[in-house]
Amino acid sequence: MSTSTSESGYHHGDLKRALLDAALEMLDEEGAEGIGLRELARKVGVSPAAPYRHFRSRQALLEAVATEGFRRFSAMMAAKEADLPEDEQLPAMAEAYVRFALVQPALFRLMFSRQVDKQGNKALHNAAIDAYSSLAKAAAREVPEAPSEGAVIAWAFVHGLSMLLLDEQILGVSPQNSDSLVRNLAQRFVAAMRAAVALGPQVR
Amino acid sequence: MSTSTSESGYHHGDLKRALLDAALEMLDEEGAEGIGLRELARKVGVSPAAPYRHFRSRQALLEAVATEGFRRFSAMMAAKEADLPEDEQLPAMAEAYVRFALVQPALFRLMFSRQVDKQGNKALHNAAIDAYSSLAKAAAREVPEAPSEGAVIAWAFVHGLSMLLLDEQILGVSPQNSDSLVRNLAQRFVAAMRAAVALGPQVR
DNA sequence: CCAACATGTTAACAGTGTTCGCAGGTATCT
DNA sequence: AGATACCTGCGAACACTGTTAACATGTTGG
Repeated sequence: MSTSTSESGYHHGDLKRALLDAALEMLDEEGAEGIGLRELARKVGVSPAAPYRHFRSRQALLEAVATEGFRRFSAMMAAKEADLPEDEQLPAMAEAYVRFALVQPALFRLMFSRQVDKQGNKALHNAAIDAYSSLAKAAAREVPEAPSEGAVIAWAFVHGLSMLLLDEQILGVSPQNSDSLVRNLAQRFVAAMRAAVALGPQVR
Repeated sequence: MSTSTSESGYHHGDLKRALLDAALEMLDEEGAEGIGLRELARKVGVSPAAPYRHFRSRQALLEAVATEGFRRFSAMMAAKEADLPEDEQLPAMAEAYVRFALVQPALFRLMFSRQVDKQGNKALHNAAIDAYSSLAKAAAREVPEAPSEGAVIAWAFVHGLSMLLLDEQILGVSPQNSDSLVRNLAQRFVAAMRAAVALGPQVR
């Protein structure tokens, strides 16, 4: 009764897990492009061909890493959903979204890079959708007249802000001193969404 | 009087230009990762070492491509700025931003990827800032009370929307049928910003 | 015309992802 | 327990990549 995850002590113990851990560790040191199967195998103390018993290719390994990234990500978002009253969820999630990107930049980039194929990998695809759902629910609630549009707008904002901060594209703002800016922008953004709802169809 | 750009007919004619063109052509076929100096050299009909006379490394080549991408990008944005009245600029620029990303997905991704280093490449850095300025100006104008925050929020929104559409992350929306969605969202977003200004400090 | 220089070539090195055939440990069935 | 099948690792090899060095050629200016 064993399909994928190995449990007992084989030659190595649990190579699959060890490879994933090594990859996650190497990620934020060298970036995603720097992860090589050979180097990974070396780090774990195993031959260059060994990883292929657990991952069909380098891309498959990266997709597994990204999947785990999405799981952690959605766990964090779900926590906000569970712990906060409804009207505080959206700003808190927006902050959490950006913070995740800033704390694990390479992982975040990998999750949304073209190196992983969400269409072709069902586990990855589902994990990504899960991550979306908490934020989408909170945002949709704020815009009852057009919930799905509200969800997409909020998602686009937090995602774009994360990306721009990662690139250090915003002048004078580095991942270190970005905390207050993020809080400020998140509040302003939510205020704008609520203002649009309050004014209703008058604008436009 | 020749520093970088070659003009007259040497061995090849104008290899630098030819390499950049081949790279730009190959970009949207195979993606940015698929671009190799050797393959590029092959495509242009030249030896594997020849490109090194014009680019110090593969990364330098990619940065040159990205720089050209930013130039085209800011030319497009500047056109909107020149052709439209002030109150139509922001929505038009938002649409144009997203459209650029959808028409040249790989180029857009490269421009904001970690494969290019905007801090270490001055030409690239300046081109990126130029591209930002038109949009920032239009957005800042809409939020007189906090112009720089308004600019960043608008930029984050359009950038995030572009990225999510590229990933086909938004359910049921493909780059083909995204036109009306983009227009809809852009208008809603601008309306929200204006609503926030209209309501002033009441909200929050 | 000739020296200096820009541009291209060939050959090589180190490194990569990936596959193949083989060997040893582990689990299963009688 | 013993034989059998399987899971997991190893070593060697292939085709590829970026990059460098030494050399050849065309182009240009004095």
